[in-house]
Amino acid sequence: MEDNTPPFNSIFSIDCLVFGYEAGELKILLIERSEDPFKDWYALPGYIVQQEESLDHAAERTIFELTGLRDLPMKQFHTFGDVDRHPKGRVITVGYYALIRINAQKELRSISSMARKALWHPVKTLPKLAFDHSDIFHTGFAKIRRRLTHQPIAFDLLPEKFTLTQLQGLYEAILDKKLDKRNFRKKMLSYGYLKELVEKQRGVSYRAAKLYKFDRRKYAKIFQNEMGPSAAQQ
Amino acid sequence: MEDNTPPFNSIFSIDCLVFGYEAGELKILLIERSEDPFKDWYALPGYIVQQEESLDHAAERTIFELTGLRDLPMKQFHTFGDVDRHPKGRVITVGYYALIRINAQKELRSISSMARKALWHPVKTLPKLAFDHSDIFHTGFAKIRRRLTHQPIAFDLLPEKFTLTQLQGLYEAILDKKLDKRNFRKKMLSYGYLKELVEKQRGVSYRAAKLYKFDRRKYAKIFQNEMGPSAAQQ
DNA sequence: GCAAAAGTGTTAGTCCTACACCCATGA
DNA sequence: TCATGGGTGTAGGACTAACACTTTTGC
Repeated sequence: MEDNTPPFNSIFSIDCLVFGYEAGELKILLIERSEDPFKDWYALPGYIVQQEESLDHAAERTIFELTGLRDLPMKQFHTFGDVDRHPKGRVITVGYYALIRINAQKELRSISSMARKALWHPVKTLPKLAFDHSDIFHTGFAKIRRRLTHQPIAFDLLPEKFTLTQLQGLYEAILDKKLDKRNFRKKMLSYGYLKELVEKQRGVSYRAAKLYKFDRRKYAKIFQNEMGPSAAQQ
Repeated sequence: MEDNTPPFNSIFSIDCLVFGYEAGELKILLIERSEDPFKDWYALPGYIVQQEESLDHAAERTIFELTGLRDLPMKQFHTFGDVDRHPKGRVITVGYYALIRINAQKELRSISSMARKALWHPVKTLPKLAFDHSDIFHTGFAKIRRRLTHQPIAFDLLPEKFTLTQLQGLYEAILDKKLDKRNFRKKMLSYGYLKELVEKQRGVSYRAAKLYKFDRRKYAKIFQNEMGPSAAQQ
C-alpha cells in the first residue's frame, strides 16, 4: 500500500451495507477501490459526512449516487471508532444498512473518484474487504439476521409481487438454513399483513403460484407499537 | 443562553446513560451544567473523544471519572448526528449505556469544569435535558427495555447477592409494569444461571428470603451462541 | 398473635415443530 | 405422462398466563 497524500486529522464518515437479492442469492454492494490505501481492494461504499449534512442524509446520498434509488429506509446499526482503523488518520465511521430491490436494468455508478466500479457480490463468498470493512459487514449482517425474525424487513428485497416460495427462499438465504414449508406459510399468513392477489405467477412450467403483496397499511395497524424500519417510513 | 466562546468545527463526543437502582427506583446519572450553553440545565455526562482514544475508551473514562468504577461493560447504542444538535458547532455524539451498582458510600465527582455536580436522578421524573439529551435518553432506555427480556443485564444493577423479590422489583422498575410473582420465579430459575446460596437475608422483620447470585460461568455455558453484554466481559 | 413478605402448583390456551401426500401446469 | 414446484392439516410438546393460599419471621 503506497500513499503519498498528506495525513489528516479527525473526520467522520458513513459506510453502507446495501443488501439485494438476486437469483436466489443474497448480495451486497461493493466498490473496487482505485486509490491507495487499499488500492484494488473491495470495500463498502462510504462517504465523508459533510459539514452541513446529517448522518442519515449522508447515507441516503451514498445509496442514491450508487443506485439511483431515493428515500430508502437507511438504518444505522453501529459506529466504528478504533484509533487505527484508517491508516491515514482518525476516521470514525457510522455503519448504515439498506435492503433494496436489485434492478438489473439500471447500471451502477461508481460512487467517487476513489472507486473504479461498483458491483453486487454474493455475501456467501465475500472476499476480505479494505480497512475494517469485514468487521463492519459481520456486525451489520448479524443485526439484520436478528431483526428479520421480528420485523418485516424482507419485503424491501423482493419485487412488489412475490410468491410465498420466493419469500421463503429469501428468509433461508438470510438465515442460512432450511425452513419448513408448511410452518413458514402458516406463520407468514397468520401475521395478517400479506395481501393475496388474484393474479398468479406466469411463464413457469409448473403449477402457477399465487402472488402476494406486503400490505404496509395493515402492518402498521397491527403493530402500531413496535414500529419496524419498513413501517417507519410510512 | 448566552455564549461568547468561539465556534468550532466538527468534533465527536460520547454521551453516557449510566443506570443505577436504588430504593426500588431506577435512576440515571446526570450532571448539572455550570456553563453556557444550557447553563444550569441537567445533562448526560459526556466527553469529547480524544485524538488517540477509541470510542469505547472514552466512554469508560467518563464512567471512571464520575463513579470511580473501572472496566464496566459499556455498550454503544446509537449515534446522534443532526447538524444543529449543538448550538456551537457540529458535534456528532455516540450514545453509550452502562448498568452499575450504586455505591451510596462513594461520592460522585464532577466530570469536568463544565459540570457543577453529578447526581442520581429517578428516570420516572426526568426533567428536560440539555441539547438533544432527552432524545438520547429515550432511545437508549427503549433499547435497554427490549434487551432486558433477552439478556441478563439486570444483575449489573443489583448487589452481588439478591433475593428473587428484589430481582422482580428491578424488572418491574425497568419495564414499568407489574409481573406475576410465581411466573417470574419459575422462569428465572428455569434459566439455570442463578445460584442459590445457603445464606439468607438478614435484619428483616419477616420471613428471610433466600439469596441468589448470578452465575456468569453457567450463563456463558448455556448461551454460548448469543452472547449478552454481561457475558461478553467474561 | 399480627404484620409482612416468602414461597409454592395447576390448568387452559397458545405457539412451535415435525412430518408426507395430492394437485395443477407446461413441456 | 412426466417433471416441477404449489398447496394443505394434525398431533405432541413447550411455553405462557392467570390465579390464592400457607409458611416463616420479628416485633
